[in-house]
Amino acid sequence: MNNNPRKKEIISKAARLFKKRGYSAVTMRDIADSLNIKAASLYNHINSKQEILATIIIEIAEAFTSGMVEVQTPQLTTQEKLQKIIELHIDLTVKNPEAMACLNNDWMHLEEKLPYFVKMREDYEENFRAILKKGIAQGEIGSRDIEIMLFSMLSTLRTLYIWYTKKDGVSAVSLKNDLPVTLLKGIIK
Amino acid sequence: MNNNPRKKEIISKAARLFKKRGYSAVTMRDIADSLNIKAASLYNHINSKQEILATIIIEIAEAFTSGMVEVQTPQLTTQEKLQKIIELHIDLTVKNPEAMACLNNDWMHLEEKLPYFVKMREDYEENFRAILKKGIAQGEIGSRDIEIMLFSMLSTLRTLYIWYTKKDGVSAVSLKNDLPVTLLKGIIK
DNA sequence: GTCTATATAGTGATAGAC
DNA sequence: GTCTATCACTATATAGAC
Repeated sequence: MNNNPRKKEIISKAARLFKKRGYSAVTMRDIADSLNIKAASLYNHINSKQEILATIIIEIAEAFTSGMVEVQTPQLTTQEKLQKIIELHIDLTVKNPEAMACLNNDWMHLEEKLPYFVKMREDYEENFRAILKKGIAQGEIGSRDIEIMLFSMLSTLRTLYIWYTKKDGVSAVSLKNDLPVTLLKGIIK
Repeated sequence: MNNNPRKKEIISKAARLFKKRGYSAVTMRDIADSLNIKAASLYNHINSKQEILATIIIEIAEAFTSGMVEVQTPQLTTQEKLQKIIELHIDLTVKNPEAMACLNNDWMHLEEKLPYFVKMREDYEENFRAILKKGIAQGEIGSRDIEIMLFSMLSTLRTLYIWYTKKDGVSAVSLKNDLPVTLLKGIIK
């Protein structure tokens, strides 16, 4: 989509700052400082602060959208589908935890791209919900409140980036090993 | 602690705005507008924007700290302690979802009170961790990665406010009924 | 307790030299 | 591609009238 290397660098540095302090608290001067240039120079590569945010969020949101398409392979059991969703979140978080943070915390500051983003997020949740619903109908998963199961899984998966990037945080390997069983089978023996 | 009714009103309106757009994106004019007064008038009741944020966050953080003390009753089993932690989060979220949002999203914008807050949060997590560790040692809970169990539960509990305040969101009653079993026993039958 | 007016500093973004 | 200089606007906060 975009192979301008300087632009990529700007977006990458900006994402790190957005993750730490949030979009609104980061200034164009902060972003420029992190690249050792002046704020005005940024505008040779990007059009606006808003464009930086939209680029970060929309790219990873689209990765989730296409990931969900593959999850919905009809041959899979509910448990396999849920396993694949967990892996999708782990993979995208490990690949770009800064973008995950922006996706989670700064999506409401999107302007032009906001409706497009909100539609993708709603569709993602609706597909997730349908998988859980089918799982209950087929007796694979417990018949408890679907919304609670949905938000419980999604809350954990969406904030993975916090724990993955912590010092002494969890590794990608232990996540792949222990997160699915923790979410699917619970904590109590 | 503070029974000035106008000050409480300002803090309450500010919390609603902070929840929606975040501390940095909300201006003193926005807060004043929501009270139908001018920004300058706010300073007759509060000293600074920062004081508003600190008041919101520290009050609910202290509620979690004292809640955790009661959870640690030695007579309780691990499962009972975890049940009590879940109830604590549900109760405080239902009581003040706006403050929960600020606690989660805007704590890094605290200035003078930041070290005090961080200490409380670290102690809370450490106490939670100790409960899980003891549960594993006593064979009550599965011997998987403690950090993953900890962050899985905490992520869900800390973002409860999102789902509780959604239209068609989950009610306090279904949360108390189905959230503990979902977190402790998992989703798959 | 709220207002108008204002101080002071910072914001995103542009123009044009090098 | 980066710079200096600057614009137009907005931020938090204060002073003092009513």
